[in-house]
Amino acid sequence: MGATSPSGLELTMAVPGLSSSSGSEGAGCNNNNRGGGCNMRDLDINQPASGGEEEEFPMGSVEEDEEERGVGGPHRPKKLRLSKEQSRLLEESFRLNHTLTPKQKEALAIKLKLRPRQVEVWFQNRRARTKLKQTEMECEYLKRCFGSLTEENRRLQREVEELRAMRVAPPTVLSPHTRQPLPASALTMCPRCERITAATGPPTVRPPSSAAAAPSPFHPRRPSAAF
DNA sequence: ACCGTCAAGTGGCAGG
DNA sequence: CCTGCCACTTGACGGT
Repeated sequence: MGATSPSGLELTMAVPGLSSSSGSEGAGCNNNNRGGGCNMRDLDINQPASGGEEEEFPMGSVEEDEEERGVGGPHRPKKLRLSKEQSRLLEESFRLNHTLTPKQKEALAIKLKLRPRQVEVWFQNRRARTKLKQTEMECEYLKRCFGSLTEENRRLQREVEELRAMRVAPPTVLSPHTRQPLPASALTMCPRCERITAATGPPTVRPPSSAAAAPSPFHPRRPSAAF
C-alpha cells in the first residue's frame, strides 16, 4: 500500500483502515510537482544563462563557493533551485531506492551535473520530508481514533449509569392474576434463587425502567463479546 | 511583512 | 578514526 501525494511524496503507513491517498495538504510550490501550477523558475538556473561554456557544478560548486566567500563575506551562496528535470530524475531514483550507494550517488551526480554532496543532501531532505508526512498522517489517524474512543467511552458511561439506576430502584412485580404491580408487602424472596416473587404464583419481574430488552438486574446475562 | 518550502550547514551517534 | 545518516537549524526565495 503506497501512495503518491500531490507533492510527490510516496507515503506508506502501517495504520489499519487508513487510506493514505488523502494526504493532500502538501502546500506551496514544490518543484517536484509535475506540470502543476508553479511556473516559477521554469528556466534551469543551473544551466549557463546564455550559451556560455558549461559549468560542471553550477550552483555552489567548489570554485563558485570560494568566489562567493571572497566577495560577499560570510553570506551563503545563492540558493540552488533544482531544475524540473533534475527533480524528476532524483524523484525517480528515490522511488527505486531511498538510499544511495556511493557509486549510485556519484553516477547520479554526474548525470545531473551536481556535486555528490548535493545529491546526498537531496536524498536526506527527501527522506526527512517523507517521514514528516508520514508522522502527520499518523497524527491524524490517532486523532480520529481518539475521537471515536471518546465517543464510545461516553456511550459506555451512559450505559453504566443506566444499569446502576436499575439496580438501585426496587423491582416492579406484577400480579400473575391482575397483571398489576403488587405492593412491596406482598413480595417474598425465593430462597433458592433469591429472586423476588409475588407471595403466590410464579415470579413476574420487570425492571423498573422501560428498557425491556435490557438484561435483568437479577440473573444477568453474561457479558457479551460486544463489551 | 509574513509564511511555507527547500537546499544546505552543523553536531551527534552508530556501525565498521 | 572514518563514514554515513539523522535531527535540528539556517538562510534564500517565492507566493500571498
